[in-house]
Amino acid sequence: EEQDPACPPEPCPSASAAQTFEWMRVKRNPPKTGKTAELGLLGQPNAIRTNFSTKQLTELEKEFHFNKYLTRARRVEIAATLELNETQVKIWFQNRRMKQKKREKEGLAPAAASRAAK
Amino acid sequence: VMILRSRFLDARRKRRNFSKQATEILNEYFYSHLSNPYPSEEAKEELAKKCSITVSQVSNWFGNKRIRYKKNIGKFQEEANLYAAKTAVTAAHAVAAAVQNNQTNSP
DNA sequence: CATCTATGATTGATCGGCCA
DNA sequence: CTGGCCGATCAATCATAGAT
Repeated sequence: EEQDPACPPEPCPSASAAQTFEWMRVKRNPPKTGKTAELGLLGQPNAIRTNFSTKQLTELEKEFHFNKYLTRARRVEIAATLELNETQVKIWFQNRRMKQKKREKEGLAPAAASRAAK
Repeated sequence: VMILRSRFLDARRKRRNFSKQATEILNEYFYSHLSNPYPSEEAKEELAKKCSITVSQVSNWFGNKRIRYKKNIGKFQEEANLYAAKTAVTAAHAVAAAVQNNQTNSP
């Protein structure tokens, strides 16, 4: 029907040997941010996903409604107030913007039987 | 944990499993593109239409599928074989049809 | 009915590409 | 060359639907 322009289906009819493709080996580097709890062990690659507290999220959300984008000054201020890295605040806003964009897009065409584009 | 956090924000998680046929379509695509199961935006839109779900749901499905598949390839072996065979049959039919068509109107 | 597993959704953070 | 943003994805986790 609608095959990718340059990507034919798996040309491996013989048996079904589930090979190990590159995407299956992809590994993400552990987060550089976050707290290691300073357990004496320095340089420990803390691969822990920070859990933001309700208070932190509430503040971030409030700030987001004020400004979708942060200025360096505002970022520093918020990071200090919420005890987060500037990077974490920056990333939170980035993710928040994407989240909003996604919501807008989905909230504008749930019911669309548009058969006009064919 | 105990802090029954945001039953408000989590309320939307009243998910419903996708229909049997939707899962069928998604798995067919996944296993027929096992070397690179990353559908383009256009492909996602088409899959979404065929499955009667949103593009985001298609993205979620592939994201979960890829991670869970590579986390335990063995667990999906049976499923992989099943769909591999299915697409093989489909491909065979397509080829047969093509041959027919080619003979019918050969230049 | 309790318990274990399958699965859709959420989200902090990473990766590669783009640009001022 | 540098840093922020975008878009896509990862990876771990949440909460529920379904199987046992």
